[in-house]
Amino acid sequence: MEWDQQQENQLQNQREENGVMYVKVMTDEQLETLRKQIAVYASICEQLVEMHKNLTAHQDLTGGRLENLYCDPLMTSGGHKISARQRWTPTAVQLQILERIFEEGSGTPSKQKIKEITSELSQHGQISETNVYNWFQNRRARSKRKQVVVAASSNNKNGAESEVEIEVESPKTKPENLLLLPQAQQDACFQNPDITSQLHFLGGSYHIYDQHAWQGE
Amino acid sequence: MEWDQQQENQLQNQREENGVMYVKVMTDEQLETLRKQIAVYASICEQLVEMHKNLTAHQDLTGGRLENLYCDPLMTSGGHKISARQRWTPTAVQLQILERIFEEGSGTPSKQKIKEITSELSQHGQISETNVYNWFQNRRARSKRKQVVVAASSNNKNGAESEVEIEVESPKTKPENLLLLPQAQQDACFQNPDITSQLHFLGGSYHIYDQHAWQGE
DNA sequence: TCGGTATGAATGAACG
DNA sequence: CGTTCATTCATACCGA
Repeated sequence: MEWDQQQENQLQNQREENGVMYVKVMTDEQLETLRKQIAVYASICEQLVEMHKNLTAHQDLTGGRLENLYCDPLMTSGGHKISARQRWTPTAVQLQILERIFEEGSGTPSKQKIKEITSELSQHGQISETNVYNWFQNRRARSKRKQVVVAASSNNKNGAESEVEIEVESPKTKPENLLLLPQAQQDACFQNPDITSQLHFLGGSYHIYDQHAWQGE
Repeated sequence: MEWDQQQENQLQNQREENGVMYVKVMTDEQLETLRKQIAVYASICEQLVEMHKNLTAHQDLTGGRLENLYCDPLMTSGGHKISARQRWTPTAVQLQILERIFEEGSGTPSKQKIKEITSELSQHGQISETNVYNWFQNRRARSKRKQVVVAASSNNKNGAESEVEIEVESPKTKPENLLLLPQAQQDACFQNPDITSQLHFLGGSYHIYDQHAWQGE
């Protein structure tokens, strides 16, 4: 990593006075804190990678039951009618696209827009305009009352001592499922610079996350 | 980030000599460097999370669903363990109350009511409005769908704490492993960009049920 | 420990 | 649009 390039213009914080050079400084402890934070991030990355691996592997191995795309009408043994699913299930790619469109743009896509979107999505799987329409309707309705209760908000009760106990445990802790947090929470993770909050989920004392999209009132 | 709070007790690294205070320090540039490192990590994490999301989504389409956490350190009285789990589990008392309300107030849970109920139930264990909402949703849906496929065999077991009136619910879902198709295709889907062709043969035949009353334009 | 069942949660579709 | 229904996924829990 190379940010050294920018170091130069950081020296503006120095100040000389009476022959003594003053600099805004950081003590070792603070430094240590930072290091820990970095360590935490490193840890997070590590675990995320691990997670990623597992997921990938999982898909390959037990990718088992995925019947997503409308399966073939051909029924094999049994003679039962397995038939296609009734409900459309967006594929990963489609979801990504939809999500993106949803975020960037305007709230309600026009009919025309829907056609375009549908058209694009159809490149990634079976889909109909109705599906798209419904998706947006639902997405909107549900996101409206969706709120994530991010826990682990800072709790600087004891003044100076911000116990940053990073117990960066090695993945020995039975990582099979840990930190598979809802993305909402994940997002929060990165919007919140306070790493201590992340320590929580790393340490296992994750907090609740709640709500989805119902309650209006 | 705020380490300012820690400044106070960090000064142990100070040292006075000849009337001049020396401190082991870190200049802003160094600090900045560290910050950048953290930022980089944050960025990496972010990307990893993104990746994870995608993967999760993939799994979604393949049948998987994501998971969320929900933990509760307390939650006793149901005779269950205290392990922090992912899914809310109503306690016996909560169930009684819910069941009672379901029978009488039946029909429409109304948001306001849910809040009240939640409030009441929260005195008997961890719970959220969403839980209540879901419970009613499920309760209604399931009591409705009474497909009696199984002759309810003698089901008269009286446990120790038989305070709960178990309804005559026996929707034997009979997990017929329907739609278990080779997922090899699935995998290929994501490794192979041009699945389209396959999709065609897969989904081209039947069109999902469509139609609706939305089209305006 | 493993397999099946009960049920909380997620979400596409539909209704008023 | 907001709310509700229906279906499905995932997991807690139970019995052998």
